[in-house]
Amino acid sequence: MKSLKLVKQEEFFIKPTSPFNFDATFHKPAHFPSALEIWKSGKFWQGIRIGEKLFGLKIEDKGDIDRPLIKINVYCNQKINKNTLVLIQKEIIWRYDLNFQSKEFDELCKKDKRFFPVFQKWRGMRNSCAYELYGLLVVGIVLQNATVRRTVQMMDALLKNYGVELVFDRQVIYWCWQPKDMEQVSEEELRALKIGYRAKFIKKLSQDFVEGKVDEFVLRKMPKEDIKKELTKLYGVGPETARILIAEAFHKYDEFDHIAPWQQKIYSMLFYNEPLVDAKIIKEDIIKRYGKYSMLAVSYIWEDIFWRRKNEHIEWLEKEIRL
DNA sequence: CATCAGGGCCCTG
DNA sequence: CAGGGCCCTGAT
Repeated sequence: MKSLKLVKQEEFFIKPTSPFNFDATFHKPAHFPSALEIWKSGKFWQGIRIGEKLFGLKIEDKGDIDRPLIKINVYCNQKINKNTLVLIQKEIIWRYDLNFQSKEFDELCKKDKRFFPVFQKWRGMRNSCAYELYGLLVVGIVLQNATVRRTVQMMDALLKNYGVELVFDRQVIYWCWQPKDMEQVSEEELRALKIGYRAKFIKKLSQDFVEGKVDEFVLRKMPKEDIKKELTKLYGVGPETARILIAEAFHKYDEFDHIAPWQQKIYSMLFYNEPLVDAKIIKEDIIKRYGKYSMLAVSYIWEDIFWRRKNEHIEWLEKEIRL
């Protein structure tokens, strides 16, 4: 495995739109734990790739909900040019949706008596994704048809073999390989990492990226339905994986078409306090209530229960999570 | 020990 | 468009 020692080169600040909640945006307790990022209250470490070059980022909360400000330290093994620095800044703004205009959504929250306390508690949370599109697709693939533990095993095995270790600011994290790195790797070699039939998905997916069949930056400018169409064309990407990407990487907050069976059970308890409500009913109720902010609103309620899980035992949830 | 479903997707009929 | 098969793992 490749390992890079990076030293601090630059720092800059970004002012997110207000209100902005740092911890709720940078840490998603509902996500599986990965070696790709480290979060501590008010601090976050991750890698980022611009072109061929890898950087380490330390992102810190330097403001508050109503006067948000974040500081970014950039680590690298050589000097960074201005242009690259601008690209890094743009990427951070995109990936954490730092320019989101929340006025409409805030109004919507106020009208929802039942969940207003939840929206209030996490006010300023954004749907976000630390990774580039390819990286999130790989994550999406190892999530498929697997329990959390197995997902973690598969992701760790992949990172250990093909990822890059980044050492900076007394932290060690990993970052994803590039699509072209998979060209020399055979399906059999991937299967030896016990990722099963997903080996084929990763091979084909990487090939599609190498051939330029997907361009993250083009997709970002497309309407939701087109993004979905393009993503679903990729071998191994179906409705659920596309939904994750659209909500988290493309910040389309109205996306609420697909409910996986395990999510249906959790939604049923959260919204109806019943073990199993028809998925169609859940969908209709949510869309009626939250409209074009359906996915964002549900994220607040969804993440809230996982934040709570950190400190309290929630019996019905433990049953559904299945480690 | 064997069997089975799981935080989907592809392919077939 | 419904249903079988897929990799592996832990639960039963």
